[in-house]
Amino acid sequence: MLDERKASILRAVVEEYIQTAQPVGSGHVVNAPGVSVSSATVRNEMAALETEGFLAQPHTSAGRIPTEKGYRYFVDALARPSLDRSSAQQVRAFFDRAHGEIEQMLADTTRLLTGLTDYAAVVIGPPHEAGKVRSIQLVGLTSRVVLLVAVMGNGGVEKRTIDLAEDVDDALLLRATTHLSDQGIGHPLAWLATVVSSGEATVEVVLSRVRAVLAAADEDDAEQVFVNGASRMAASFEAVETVRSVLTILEQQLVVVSLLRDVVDRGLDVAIGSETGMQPLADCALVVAPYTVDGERVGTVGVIGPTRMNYPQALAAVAVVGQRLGLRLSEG
Amino acid sequence: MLDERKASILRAVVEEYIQTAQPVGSGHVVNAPGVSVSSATVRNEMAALETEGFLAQPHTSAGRIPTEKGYRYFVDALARPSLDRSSAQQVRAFFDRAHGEIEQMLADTTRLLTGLTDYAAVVIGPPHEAGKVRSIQLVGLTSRVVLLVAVMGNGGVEKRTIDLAEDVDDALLLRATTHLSDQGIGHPLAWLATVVSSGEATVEVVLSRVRAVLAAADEDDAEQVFVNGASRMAASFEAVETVRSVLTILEQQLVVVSLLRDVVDRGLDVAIGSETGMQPLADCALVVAPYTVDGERVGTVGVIGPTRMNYPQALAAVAVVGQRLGLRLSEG
DNA sequence: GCTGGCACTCGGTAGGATCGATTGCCAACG
DNA sequence: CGTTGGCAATCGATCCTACCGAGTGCCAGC
Repeated sequence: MLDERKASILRAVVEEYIQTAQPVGSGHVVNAPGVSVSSATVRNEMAALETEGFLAQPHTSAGRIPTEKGYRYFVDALARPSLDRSSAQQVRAFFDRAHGEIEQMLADTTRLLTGLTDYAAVVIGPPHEAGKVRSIQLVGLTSRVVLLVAVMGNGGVEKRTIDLAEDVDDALLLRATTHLSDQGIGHPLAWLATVVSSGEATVEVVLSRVRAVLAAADEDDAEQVFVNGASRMAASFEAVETVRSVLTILEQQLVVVSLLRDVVDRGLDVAIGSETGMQPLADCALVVAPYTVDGERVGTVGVIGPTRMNYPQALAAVAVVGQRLGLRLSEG
Repeated sequence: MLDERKASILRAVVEEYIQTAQPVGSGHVVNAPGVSVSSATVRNEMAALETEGFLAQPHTSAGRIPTEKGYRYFVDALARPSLDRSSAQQVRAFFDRAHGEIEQMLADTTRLLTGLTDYAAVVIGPPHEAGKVRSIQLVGLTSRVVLLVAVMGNGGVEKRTIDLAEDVDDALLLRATTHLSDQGIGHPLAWLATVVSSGEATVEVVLSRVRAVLAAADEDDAEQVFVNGASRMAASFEAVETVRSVLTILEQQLVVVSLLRDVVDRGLDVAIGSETGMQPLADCALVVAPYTVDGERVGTVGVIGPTRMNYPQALAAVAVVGQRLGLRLSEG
């Protein structure tokens, strides 16, 4: 698509702009590797790159900055690099001593990513529903209100408060629990919504409420979302308005989930500016990687930063963390 | 402390500055209620208020802005107002249809507060430990790893992953669970760490690990913190640097918890600027209210905004929401 | 096709004038 | 003696102008 020299010039411009946030002039490019021509020639090439849409000029007498298309070419041409030694070590150490609740670990993973990249990090946890029920139980809270507690295979706990319209005693709850356990263990939670039942009329009253609650909850099959490093994000932009609009996105967990899912579904590992599909993220780039447990994609990790982000570092960090996280979760 | 007229002038300055964010000149104060003197007299009084430390001048030929001391006087002199009708209605409606998991409700409460005040909102949930264990159970995840699941009286669920160094079978877990239930139900979780035991050697192996994990977890008796509305907060400031440093605070849950606790412990419902004790919050004010369940203070709600926040509205909203939340949690 | 040279463009900075909001002070008034 | 109107002084904000310099586009020559 671009000849060797143009590609080198584009790369030089992108790299310098990422570092300095200043428009890059032809004079700064002449010393870049792969560019052994005069600044006049560079100027000609840069003008060509501009008409082709890879570069833009803030104003006539300024240097060039990359367009989204320019970043895109840069990222596509980028050999997916591996993480530098010390960061790789940091990731390994993190997952070696990672322990405890899965939620805690996922939250800590966002902190790891923020630390590695200096951008806001997002981790989407595996949906609990995906796992098989390992244990299920009804616990009375008051005489009328019970809590359905289900432990899933991956260590996640699902719970639902259920307001039975009438008083129930512990013996009844115990019988209902037995039915739930007998018919539910080993199956996904959603499965129970349609299946579980009992011959006993009194128990059936309880179970019908359970089915209703499970069916309702299934609609908003809540993934767990963990976001961190919003303050780093704020440091990347100079306009408060930009910070505010990005924060608004980050605060809406459902939006974040669909955003990342969308990018992954398109087979991308980077989404730049308008490629995110969200107008408030016009100045942002996403770097994402799905992670797999037992060969199945169950979640996503990613970072959100400015379009002029350090793509090599971010790509490497996200890839490695995603991979390691998958491994860690696979081993239970 | 201040005579009637000075107080009126101070109040007028604070109120106008809160609205406009512009230094307030003597000319703007003359029409305020309680001030029926000429601007010259107001100038004299304002000069006095400045030497007394209630007002400050950004520069010689500008109007006055309130100092922290000025805000403090304003807040102390403020009759604690009640919430306007439509907001009160909104709060009532929210808690009437609030249902489901306690975490979800607390998270939604932050959204309610953000909506009412347009500032960032914080809700600190009741510590699970405080409740009595309603149900406790060990669930095997792998042959060696088990999950301790405890349902507390308030509907909260505590869980701990426990890596037993050796394989255990379900029968053993069941026996251990029976011991835990028999000795633990009705007591706080921490109580179990010291007490629970068994005559059987094999069961004791499991229980000793349980005790260890419970004791360790007790150290960081994790309150649940819910934060929302960071984007509103960002809209309140014009310097990115300020936004960034406030975000940094909001991201550290432990800091937020101790911050609010500290303010409540000092018996305050408002902390202004340096009163927060955190340098990055120099331009912020906190409005907090503890809430009680069964007469006991178990948590706190609050908002974080700029020092020039709408104190009457924020105080009213936080007070009402705190009170209603307490009631709602009391009824289980 | 590449290069050095050159006129040109235009944002950014600095200096200077002006404007307007606001002050402090003072003399006068009730 | 507190209050008031008047008034000169202050100083940030705004606007204008000049100027500088980084950078460009173009062209003639190699």
